[in-house]
Amino acid sequence: MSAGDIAATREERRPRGRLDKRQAIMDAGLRVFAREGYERASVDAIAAEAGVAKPTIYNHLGGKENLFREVMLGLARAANAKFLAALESFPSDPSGPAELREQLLAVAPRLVDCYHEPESWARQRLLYAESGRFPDLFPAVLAAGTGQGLEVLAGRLARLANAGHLEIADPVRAAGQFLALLTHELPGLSQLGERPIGDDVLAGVIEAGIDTFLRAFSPRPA
Amino acid sequence: MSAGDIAATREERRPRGRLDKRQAIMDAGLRVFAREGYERASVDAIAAEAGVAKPTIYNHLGGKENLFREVMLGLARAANAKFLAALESFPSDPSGPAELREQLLAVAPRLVDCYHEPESWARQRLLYAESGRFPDLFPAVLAAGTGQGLEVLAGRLARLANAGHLEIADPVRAAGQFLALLTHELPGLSQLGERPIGDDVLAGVIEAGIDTFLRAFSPRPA
Amino acid sequence: MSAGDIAATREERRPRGRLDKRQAIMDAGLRVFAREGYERASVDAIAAEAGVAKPTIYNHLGGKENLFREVMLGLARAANAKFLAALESFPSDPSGPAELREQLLAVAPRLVDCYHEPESWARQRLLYAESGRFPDLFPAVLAAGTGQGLEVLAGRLARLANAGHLEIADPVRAAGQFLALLTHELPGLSQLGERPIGDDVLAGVIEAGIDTFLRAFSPRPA
Amino acid sequence: MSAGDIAATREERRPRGRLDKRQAIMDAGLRVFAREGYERASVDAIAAEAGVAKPTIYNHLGGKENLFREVMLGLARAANAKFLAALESFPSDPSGPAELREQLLAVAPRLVDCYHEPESWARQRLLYAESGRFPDLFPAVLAAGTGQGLEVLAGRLARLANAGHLEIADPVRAAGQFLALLTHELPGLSQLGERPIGDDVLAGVIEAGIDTFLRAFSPRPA
DNA sequence: GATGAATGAGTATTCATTCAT
DNA sequence: CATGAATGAATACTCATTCAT
Repeated sequence: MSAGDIAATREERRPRGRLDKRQAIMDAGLRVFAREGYERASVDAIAAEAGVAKPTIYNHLGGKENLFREVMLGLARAANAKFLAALESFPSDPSGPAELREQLLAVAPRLVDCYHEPESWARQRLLYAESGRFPDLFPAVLAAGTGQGLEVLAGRLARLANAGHLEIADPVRAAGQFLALLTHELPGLSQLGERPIGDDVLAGVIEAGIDTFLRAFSPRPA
Repeated sequence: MSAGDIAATREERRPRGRLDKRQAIMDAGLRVFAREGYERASVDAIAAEAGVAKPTIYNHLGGKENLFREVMLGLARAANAKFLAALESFPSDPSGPAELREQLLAVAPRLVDCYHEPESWARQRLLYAESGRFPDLFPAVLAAGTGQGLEVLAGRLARLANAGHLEIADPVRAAGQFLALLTHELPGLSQLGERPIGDDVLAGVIEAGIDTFLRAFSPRPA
Repeated sequence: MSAGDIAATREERRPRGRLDKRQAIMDAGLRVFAREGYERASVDAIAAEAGVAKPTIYNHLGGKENLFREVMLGLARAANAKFLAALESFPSDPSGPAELREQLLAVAPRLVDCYHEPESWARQRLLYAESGRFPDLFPAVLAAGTGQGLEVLAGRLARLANAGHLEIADPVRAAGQFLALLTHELPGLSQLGERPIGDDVLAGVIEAGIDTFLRAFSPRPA
Repeated sequence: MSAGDIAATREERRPRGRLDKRQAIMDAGLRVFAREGYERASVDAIAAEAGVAKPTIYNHLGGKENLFREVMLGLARAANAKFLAALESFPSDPSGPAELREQLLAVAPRLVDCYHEPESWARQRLLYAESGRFPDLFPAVLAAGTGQGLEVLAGRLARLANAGHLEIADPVRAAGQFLALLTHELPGLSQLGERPIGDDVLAGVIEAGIDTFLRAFSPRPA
């Protein structure tokens, strides 16, 4: 989707086949990179999985390094889009603390899901793995991905603070703490995404995170 | 000591004796793995950096895979030791909330340092990068490393709760949240360890984390 | 033919086209295997002798083991063809014992030559050397090579027996004995193919073998 | 045995352990060489199988090449001894053709056994395999082994010819033909020693060989 | 534009041999 | 004398990349 759109804006009048191939290559690249890591992923394997010949990858994407960058940016954009979509209807002017908690309990699983889907683990792991070799990747992925979401979330929290529902000094930092409270157990529980987490376990983690957050940021009686 | 001296007298004439080649190899392995990642790290490079011949690596450690495992477990053990050392004198029976905050402000930088030193970044990144290829690594490293520290920290928090200084339902989870609040900004601020973080910035992060933690877990007035 | 010409025109400019690289590799493989044995033969040496790059060998033949198998089967097929060709015009209905002897003296050197040419020694020695490592090789080479020839020869001897020129109970066994009588001295005389055998010596061996065979299998007077 | 004797003549007054080790190494060498071939046989494996440290092999036998030569010569000598022992009581002045045939039928299996025991196959295969690398090996093994036996057998046949039991022009050649008739099917039947041959099959081969030999070399009626 | 074929560079691993003890 | 430890050299194989079609 997102990668398709991006390509479309660049080459709108191209025959359909070209775009399909580019997208097929990027999809295959993601799968193979996620499965094998950057170094172990062979261009041969990606070409086979994409159903194209090897030189086609070089024609379309210029080589392994650039393909990797494109794949990572695609992942970041997709993750950001999903994160923003999850935030879309949050918050909707809660009447009091109980309703705020309800709204947090409703939105949090969708946010957590952004960190727990396979693409997120792949992005995270490849980012950790290859930041040394691709020093520009981390900032770029942050800018195209999680970074934006964090700021939008900060805005929503600020809105709640302005309405008197929360007491927040630094909304961006609070947003980060909120996400940290929601997600900090995920790596351990899922073994970096290699095992599913039981729904009840996940719900418990989320509820505990929200409660800690609310205890910390609810307005204090004077 | 004596072994070191003996080796030294031997080294003067011919650098072939056995010495602590094993340790030299593991040190070099850590450096090269951290710098290049597992796949890109060549046994040649490790041998060169350790100052030994390549077969010596195979004699002592059996091959690249096992060397990697040993390096990672070594990192985990060292990190655990450092973490436990940081916790040693915490808490020391605070008289009230202000002193508790002081003690937290004192211990937190030492804990955060465990997550921000180069070895920790290397361990983290290699773990993320290679958990697919070494599925047993993540649990093993957790067991030998951070996992223990977390439980010990939980015990300390439980002690504070028993003394009435904190209100904690699930100490292990609270310990995780505490560490998450302290460390969640580190990856972004340091670009996964590739840039130093200013002391003041770090202090701000730590203080914010502690304050959020205290607001969330301080006993409420009845 | 035409392919050869085309390739030639290409070769003039750049030796990279595909041509009969496969055949060149197999020829070089035979030479190097024969010279060095399977283990000592290095793929590097074969590639150099074939005038191709090493990976080309892997592209065309999949690896050292398979190349060896192909070389051996090629040798077996070629030897079989030569053996059958030698037998083609034997026997041609001899009028009596003297003419039968003439015909045997005529065909025998061509048969013996099948056992004394360099390719035969190479095949034999590699087969003996590597039958442990390639247990399926001996039966395969036998089936594609000498085995067939033996049966055809047996048929020709049976024809002579039917015509009353020989007295043969078991033609296949008699064929084997015939070949054994012709060839049993070859390994010793030629030091397993490493030295030429004088023509007169060879002729003596052949004549002695034929005479023994004829004395054993000529019809007895009632 | 034989190898032990030889060593004894060289180092009669050495302590027993030294000879034992040398013999253990040679035994292990034979096993490993036979199993793996010369190139694939590692000195490590031989040392392990002999229960000694690697340098001990170099002390006692000077290296892999020389060990191989010694092993091969030992095999040849042992084979020769066995062959001569088999011939010891042959022939014992037969009264007529029938008794001659009996005596041949009695001695032939013992001779054939010399070609069909595992050590013989090992010797044969290693000789074929490594004659290129050890050009002096084939003549040396022949001289120490089969060559002698052939000449002795020739003498026995000559004795029979002198007594009028056989008609032999060239005894050495006849001896070779005799052995060839007895053994030519062994490689095919046993797949170069990798499969056992049924007793009945072997008896049939032997009988057929003897009968052909006798038909060829029995005195003709004038 | 897509491809089959080819390649130069680089990988982990093993081996025969030799010191120093 | 026997050994544990070390090494230089060599091996099979793989990969990202690029021609020529």
